[in-house]
Amino acid sequence: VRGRASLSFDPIAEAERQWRAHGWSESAKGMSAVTSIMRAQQLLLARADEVLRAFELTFARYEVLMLLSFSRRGALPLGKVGERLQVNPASVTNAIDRLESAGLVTRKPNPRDGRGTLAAISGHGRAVAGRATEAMNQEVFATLGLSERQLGETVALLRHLRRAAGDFQ
Amino acid sequence: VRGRASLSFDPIAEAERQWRAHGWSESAKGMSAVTSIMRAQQLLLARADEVLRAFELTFARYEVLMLLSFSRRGALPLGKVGERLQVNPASVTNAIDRLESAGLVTRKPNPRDGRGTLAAISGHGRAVAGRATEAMNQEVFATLGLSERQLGETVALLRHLRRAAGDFQ
DNA sequence: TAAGATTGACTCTTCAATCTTC
DNA sequence: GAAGATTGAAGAGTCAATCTTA
Repeated sequence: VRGRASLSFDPIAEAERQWRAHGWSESAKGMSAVTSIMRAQQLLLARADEVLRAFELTFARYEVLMLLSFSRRGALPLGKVGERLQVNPASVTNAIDRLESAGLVTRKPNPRDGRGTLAAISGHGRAVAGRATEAMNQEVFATLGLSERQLGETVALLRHLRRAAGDFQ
Repeated sequence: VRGRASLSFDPIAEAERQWRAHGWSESAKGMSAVTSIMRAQQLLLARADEVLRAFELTFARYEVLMLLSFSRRGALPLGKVGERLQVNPASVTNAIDRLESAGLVTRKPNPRDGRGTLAAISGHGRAVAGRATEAMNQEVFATLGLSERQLGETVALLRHLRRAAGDFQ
């Protein structure tokens, strides 16, 4: 959790006002949007990590675990994991190291490529993923304070932004 | 930058489909929204840090510098900085350390509180902040790929989310 | 030569402990 | 004792270099 005290005003509205006051009106809304996304991410990540601490997971490792659990064979090449989650090869190695130490995942040589490694989710991994998801659904995903319609609009707007930034397609 | 390759499909839409297939429809849109925010933040942070590298700044330090430049006296207690940017005391210390090493900021004892320290922006700091903002406006804030109206909607939706999460008020 | 994965160095963030001053 | 700030240790991310296999 980054910082505790709740402010009595919206710091982003204040920053946008400053931006306009300095003659940067053309980029004021963009600045405001970027800062809003950064800040929302901080808050959500802190909340997610708090919920996941009980399962000795971080959000990054939770994402890996869910990706493996959704995969057809319960196993994926490490490179695929990085591609799907858009994380560094080094980060994938680190995440899989931790998950393996915790017994949630095992490494196997890739039978289709002698250079490659597969990460395979274990029975214990599936059990933990299930319980962690239950907690995440209840304490994070279903309690964001926005209506279903608002959530849909947020997703659609950010999809445009992500596509413009080259995230997919 | 986290991961390079662009996917041929939207991984978040895929995750939402999986969520519904597993009977978690009530939290599917929330999961989708949270993941969208996380991902958008990754992309934007990578882009911002890339632009700011030319000024030997990170986005975190850029935020500190702008906050100081907007302050009435060009100086703020470190605690205030942390409160406004919602970052840890330790992170503030680290950011100010770096900015001070770069000659963009100086530390002063707080005349109103013997325990406290003020961070004051230097002339060089103001110059760098100005050039960095010019670059950020052109290469990030004004080129997000969303219309002014869409940016406004994004800001409003995330403001609701941030307020519900206790960010302000 | 290129791709998959790992390692080490560096950065940033958080937490707990500490020091000084209120 | 509590608040402002700093320090050191641990977690996680990026980057560059390396090793193995295709």
